[in-house]
Amino acid sequence: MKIAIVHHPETTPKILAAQRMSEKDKLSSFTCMYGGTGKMHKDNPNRHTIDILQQMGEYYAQIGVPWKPQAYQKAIGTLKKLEVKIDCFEDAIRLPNIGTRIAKKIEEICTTGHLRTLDNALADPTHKTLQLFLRIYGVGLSQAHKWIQAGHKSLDDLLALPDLHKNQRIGIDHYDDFNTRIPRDEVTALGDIVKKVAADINLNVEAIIGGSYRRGADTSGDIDFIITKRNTRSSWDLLSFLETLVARLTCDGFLVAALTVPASSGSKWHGACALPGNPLWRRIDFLVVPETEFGAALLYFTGDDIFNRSIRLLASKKNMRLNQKGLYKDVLRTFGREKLSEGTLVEGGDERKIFDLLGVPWRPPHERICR
DNA sequence: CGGCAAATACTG
DNA sequence: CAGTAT
DNA sequence: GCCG
Repeated sequence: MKIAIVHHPETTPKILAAQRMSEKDKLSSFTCMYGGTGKMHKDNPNRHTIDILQQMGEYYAQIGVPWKPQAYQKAIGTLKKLEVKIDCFEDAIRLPNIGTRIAKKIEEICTTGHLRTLDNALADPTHKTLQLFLRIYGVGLSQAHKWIQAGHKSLDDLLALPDLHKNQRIGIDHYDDFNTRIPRDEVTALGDIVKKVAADINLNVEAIIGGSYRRGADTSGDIDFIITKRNTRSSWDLLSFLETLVARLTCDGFLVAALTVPASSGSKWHGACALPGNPLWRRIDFLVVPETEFGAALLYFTGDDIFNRSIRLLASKKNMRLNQKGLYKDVLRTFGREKLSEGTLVEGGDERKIFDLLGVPWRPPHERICR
């Protein structure tokens, strides 16, 4: 079913073009006001166009071009809401978030079946290597480029390097593991193990799995735990618990590697875990937050990123500010939108109240899938 | 032409 | 500090 | 890349 149509009964190109005129003054154009379930994929007539544009956007993201990936994402968002196929420049250009460049590409995709810019990019062997290296945990654009510059082409090339960082070696050793999606049932099973140990250590602790799992996804890239404890006002109050939890789970053989451990005032632990009897290593993160920040942390770590960006932008337009600790009001910014004051905290503990205070209708996690 | 979200925290 | 990750 |  076409969820978007529930929110936007008028989705013909003509009407969307008309909507573009009124978008600027109204906050109602923020995607976080509507959300989405990301479940209207299969029967979209623009499915092929979307797929190609998606790859184009990903390509730009991979080579580190700023903003273009977001622009592609927005254009794709527009196409996803349509129930009619757009196959020419004239129709495409009328749509919101689609300008001359992408409109031309849409026409090319529909007339030739593919996009030469993308074909050329993907045919480049250097880019293939880049994609390979970027999927290594602990490797970003900078490092990947350096290695390519040095002539490295395979993971084996990298393993022979003497100055490989510890985490990068783990990332390569478990390259396939970390790049394998985790079935929802396994996330649940892994999560249950953590929750049981957590409860055993302290009954006042609440541990919930955020990220795509909380949004209802049937597979996840990793397991994101957000952990809080009653009557805590600083993450410092939870550090000893986190250390105990990690120690116990490591001792049990559940945690198999530590990638990032919290500093003295820290709140996050990143590593890997494995289900007993399952050889695959899974990426798992623990974030401890005080009860006073739980709602904001939950909001942030539930995402998705598009939803987060949208709701944060909405906050800033209302002279507020939203981060993983809370919602702040009376934030002063320059005309260039540079931040002058932090503002005062209005809510951090309750996810629903943050929605309320922002004037955003409550969206359960599975309706925050905006990509 | 400038804005496009934002902050924290880790590694080396 | 730059780079990376969330 | 798109938008105002």
